[in-house]
Amino acid sequence: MSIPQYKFRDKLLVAVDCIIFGFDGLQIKALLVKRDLEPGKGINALMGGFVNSKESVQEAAKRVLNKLTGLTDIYMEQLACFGDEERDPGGRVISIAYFALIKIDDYNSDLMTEHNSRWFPLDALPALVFDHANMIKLAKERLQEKVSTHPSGFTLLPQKFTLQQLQALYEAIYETSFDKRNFTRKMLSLNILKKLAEKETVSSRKGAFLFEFDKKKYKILEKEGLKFL
Amino acid sequence: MSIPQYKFRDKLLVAVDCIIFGFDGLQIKALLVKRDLEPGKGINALMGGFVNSKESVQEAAKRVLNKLTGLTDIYMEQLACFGDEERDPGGRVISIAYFALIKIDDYNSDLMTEHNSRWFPLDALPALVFDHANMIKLAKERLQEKVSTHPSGFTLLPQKFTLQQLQALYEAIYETSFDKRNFTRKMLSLNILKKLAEKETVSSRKGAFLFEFDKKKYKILEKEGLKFL
DNA sequence: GCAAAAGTGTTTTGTCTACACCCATGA
DNA sequence: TCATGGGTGTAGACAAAACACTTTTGC
Repeated sequence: MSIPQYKFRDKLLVAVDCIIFGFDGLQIKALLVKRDLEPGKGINALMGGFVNSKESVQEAAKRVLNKLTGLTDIYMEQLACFGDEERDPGGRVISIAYFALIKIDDYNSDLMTEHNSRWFPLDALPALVFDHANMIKLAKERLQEKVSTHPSGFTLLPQKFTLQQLQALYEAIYETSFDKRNFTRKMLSLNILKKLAEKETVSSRKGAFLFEFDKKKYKILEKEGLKFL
Repeated sequence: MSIPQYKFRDKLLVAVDCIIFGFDGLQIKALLVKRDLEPGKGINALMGGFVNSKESVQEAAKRVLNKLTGLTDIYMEQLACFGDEERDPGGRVISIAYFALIKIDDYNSDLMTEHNSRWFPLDALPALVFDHANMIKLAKERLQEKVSTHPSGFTLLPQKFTLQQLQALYEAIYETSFDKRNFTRKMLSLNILKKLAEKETVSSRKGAFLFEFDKKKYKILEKEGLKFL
């Protein structure tokens, strides 16, 4: 089939940029790299790359994420398209931003030196190229919305976690603090946490029970629409 | 400044597609056109167009919307990027979908004949080209989320409206029905409606008071975060 | 006078908030 | 025995849900 109708249309460079969030137990952090090409070479930036014509935009995002983290099966979600004409002084490039949540421990220091990457707390971000600061800002807002109705936050925690770790996570995301009793009650009442027999004994003498996210229970409850906080 | 680093990257066709919603008093409807170029010529489709290299993606969406409706200042919001490799059999085209809300009466029949366009209720959509049905599905979900925390829904109503029209709108969006007393109380308690002296007397003998959305009051309350339904 | 839509209150239920003490343990 | 974080219950405020009758008016 001939497609003369598309022939004389402008083609644009299409990039993906990934906002990768991690949680260290206290703060939400974003993973940034030193940009390795002009313009803006050496400046802090989100990990990104161009979309090839032989892959979907989503595949490109996965590829970029995998390259940086070595991980497959990353929790990832499309954020938005950033399409201002002048956003990249190097040329007309539109960028599809994705945000991803990973366990900070999955990301080891070999990878950090290899990619010249670093975790930055959200309240102490360095100067960033182009519109990447806006991307992170939007991603942070989206993260807040997301975890209020979805269990995505668990992706930021280790498999087994204590209630206090979970609370610290939500407090970091919302930049606020919650009453421990109310928080515990709310989370347990959702019926999506499996209490384990094990205790975590590093951070306290008494030891705190570990929990796991119960995916099966969640799947059943999902359609009704849970409200986390 | 030279930018050798971007030189050998693939460039893609970038399109925008607009999901335009209207409300006729009973149903939410989407405005569709007969596609006027191959592939898929003559099939129902969202109004769309290609992004030129000299305009932002958002400007392209506005341009497309304006071309179809003649309106400027349309309520419009980016939905998502649809980037599958094979989504358009005519070539590698990624599309940024926007959704827009307009007053159905602003869209007159001259425009409909000119663009070969028609309103379709969401539960009776015709076959659509490419992934446009997915776009509409996603837009519908986004509309529901949006009107639950934002007064965007008012853009679908005439300037002056009755409480029953407002309720009918929310019922159409959520595909459910609400108790009239609870609905009225809730809406009035938000303090963003201005009750007018006028009555609407077409649809009932008694006549129902007309209301207006009070933008000023809303702006003040906005930051606290309203919850509509 | 009757049909048709407008308008209006109360009770019950559940959810959110605020708040403080005892427990278990290792050092 | 003491310092540290773990774990738990209750009362009051508020919001949501359920529920039905009277009013106005044009015909």
